[in-house]
Amino acid sequence: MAAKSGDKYAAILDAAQVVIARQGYHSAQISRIAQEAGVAAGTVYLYFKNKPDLLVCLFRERLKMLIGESRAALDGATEPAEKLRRVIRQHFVSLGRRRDLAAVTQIEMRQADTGVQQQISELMKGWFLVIDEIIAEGQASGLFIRGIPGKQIRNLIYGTLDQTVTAWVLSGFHFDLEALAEPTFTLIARGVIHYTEGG
Amino acid sequence: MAAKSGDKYAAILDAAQVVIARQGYHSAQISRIAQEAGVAAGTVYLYFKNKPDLLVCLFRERLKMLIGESRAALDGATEPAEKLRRVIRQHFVSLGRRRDLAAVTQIEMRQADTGVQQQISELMKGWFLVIDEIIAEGQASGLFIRGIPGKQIRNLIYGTLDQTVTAWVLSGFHFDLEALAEPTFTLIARGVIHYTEGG
Amino acid sequence: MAAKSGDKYAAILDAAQVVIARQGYHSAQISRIAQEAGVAAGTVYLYFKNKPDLLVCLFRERLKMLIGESRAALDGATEPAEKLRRVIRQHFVSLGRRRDLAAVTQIEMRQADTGVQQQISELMKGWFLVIDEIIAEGQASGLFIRGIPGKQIRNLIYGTLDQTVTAWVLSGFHFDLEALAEPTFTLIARGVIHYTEGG
Amino acid sequence: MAAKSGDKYAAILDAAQVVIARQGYHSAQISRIAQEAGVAAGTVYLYFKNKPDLLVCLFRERLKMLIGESRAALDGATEPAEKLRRVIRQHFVSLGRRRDLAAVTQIEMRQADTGVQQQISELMKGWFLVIDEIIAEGQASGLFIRGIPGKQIRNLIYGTLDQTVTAWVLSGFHFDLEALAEPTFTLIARGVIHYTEGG
DNA sequence: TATGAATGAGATTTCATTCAT
DNA sequence: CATGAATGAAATCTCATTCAT
Repeated sequence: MAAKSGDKYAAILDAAQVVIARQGYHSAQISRIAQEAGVAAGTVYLYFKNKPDLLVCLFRERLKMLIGESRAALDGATEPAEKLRRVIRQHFVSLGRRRDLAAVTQIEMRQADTGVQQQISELMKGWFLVIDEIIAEGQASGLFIRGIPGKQIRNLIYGTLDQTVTAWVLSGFHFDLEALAEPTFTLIARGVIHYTEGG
Repeated sequence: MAAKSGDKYAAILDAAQVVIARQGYHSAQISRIAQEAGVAAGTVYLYFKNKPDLLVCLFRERLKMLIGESRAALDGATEPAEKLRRVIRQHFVSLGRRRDLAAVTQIEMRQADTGVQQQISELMKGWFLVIDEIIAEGQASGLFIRGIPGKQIRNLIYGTLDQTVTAWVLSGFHFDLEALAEPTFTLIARGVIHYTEGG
Repeated sequence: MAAKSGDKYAAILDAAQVVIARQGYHSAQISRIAQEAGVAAGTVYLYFKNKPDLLVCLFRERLKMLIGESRAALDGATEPAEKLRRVIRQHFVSLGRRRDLAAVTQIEMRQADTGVQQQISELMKGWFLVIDEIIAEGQASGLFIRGIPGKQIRNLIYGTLDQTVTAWVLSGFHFDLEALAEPTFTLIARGVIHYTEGG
Repeated sequence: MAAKSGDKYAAILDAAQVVIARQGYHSAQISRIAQEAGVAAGTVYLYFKNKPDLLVCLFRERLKMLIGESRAALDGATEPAEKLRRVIRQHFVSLGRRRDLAAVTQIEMRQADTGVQQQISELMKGWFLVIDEIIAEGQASGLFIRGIPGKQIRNLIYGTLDQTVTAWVLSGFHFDLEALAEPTFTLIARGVIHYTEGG
């Protein structure tokens, strides 16, 4: 009964996130989600075309929020390095404070079938764009490494963030995700190998 | 009918990989896999406890092979940096030459439910160990960056490799994965930011 | 928005006929009929008890009209043979000029469930009465064949008309229904077999 | 539990006919049919693609039988008039001795949706062919009335038979259908109007 | 070992109907 | 009279698994 009546759309999305996080993707029946939202099962279909549509909408809504927070975190930053640092930090902050959401995005929704996955892939492009812009700016200014495709740099950055959050969820949230922001930035920025000066 | 008769265990695993790659995880019915393997559906249950067990066995078998190839690639290397380079290259080589397998590990099997995923997570530790040993050696020798937990370095390395292969599969194999080995090593080793000497 | 405002009862019936003809019986949802009539779904229930009631009312209304037209066509006829001829012609004229109605009565409404069908059967008795009266008169006067129950004569007449109109609808209205009136009368009147005089 | 095990296909069709006749078309759930056939619900889907397919198969099977009986009844008849007489009689005999089947074909299956109806229409052509052949022969030999399209003669014959059987079912089988064969033939053959010799 | 016919649990989705406004 | 958002019952179909042969 988490619903604020009058905003059933959001209530159903909230309920979906809670139920998926709690029971896992495959046990998240529409009837359970409706119950959690405090509405009848049929009501879900007044707001969403079908179950895949509900899941895609949930992902879109949350991703939009995450992207919004990331872009907001970039406000006032001018240096690409600083932007990279902030984007990394914000990613860990945004998900580190929303365990349900992290579990849903990192673990559960990956169990969705191909149709949903493809739509999710499309949506992810909006998130990649945030990183890509920083990379492009960094390479243009000569601060970021050149001679390597921006896409591969993005794979490094996104892959690292994604893997880190997944590990955090799988650990049962047993470490401090936000505390990893700075070391992760250092790693991504300076690399794994400690080249000595002049080396 | 991919089966070598007399080795039905392997035939069924081969068939599972083919069917999952071709039809996707959720359409990979036991009956279809059995047909591809040239056996009856019931026979599958003589070799595997149930469907999740079959999938976990498939993953274990293939991962064992990948780990074996990676360890073999390390033969004769003594420097941690060289080992890192070889492990990266071998990962791209091993999957770059097995599109079916790549599709299965990067895309399809991630749709498995939580029970299978947890067992897969356990198995992944064997793979992480290969990386972790290199990291430990690198940090001990002072070549790799210190002051950052080895686990996070592993997240960077594994996350980057994983994301790259996934992007390759999703692209429809439209770029040369092996060609990315060297740039990826450079990125991981030297970092994204181009510090000038003495910087 | 086919409705003449102020006469919602008729507007809803008109809308039902249009929607059933256009979308078929099973896709004719109350909400769709209401929309076509320019009223809210709930309003339908101010004029009709439930959906079966609406359908029965639609049929009753239209049948009443058809019977009225048939009886009107009999005006001025005195001979049973002429009456039979007129009734046949009028049936083809009445439905031949109302394709929507023909599709609804011959095809779509036959998909209604048993409850509705039984009520429709009751209503049909009013229509059978028109034929039965002609038959009774014809037999009494000695013009119509005797020794055969009037009911069976009615089955012949009604069955032929019904089957003809149904065939016309199923053909996509691809022949001239009215043109069949005279041959159909001849057939019904003289029979299939061409007895030679004195035969 | 009507099933002879080993012939589940026929058992399921038999069960479908029984259940539809007893409970009506819309209450004929697959689970009930399966129960009546003495099999599990899932078993039905080993023999039929889906529910519409089951219904079409039922109709096809029974129609095939009816057509077979009609053609058999024509054996040894040479005169078109005699053939017409036999076809009419056989229709009433075939359905008059199978009340369940008559209820299913005349009442219940007409409630099927458009997809099933269209397939049924196709199948009916096989039955019309039996009549059409007799008509063609009769017209060619000059015995049957000419100058009227064979199709319309068929509408008369089929419409009359169909309407008669339907009336019989709706009456609760309260009259002797077979006894109507001869009068019905007379009606169809000689017509409704009693032309006096030389008239 | 091997077969494959049979099982049966379980969830999405539709839409007639209601009722608070 | 009129609205239309919300309800909730109900049935098809899939497919992993079993077991008699």
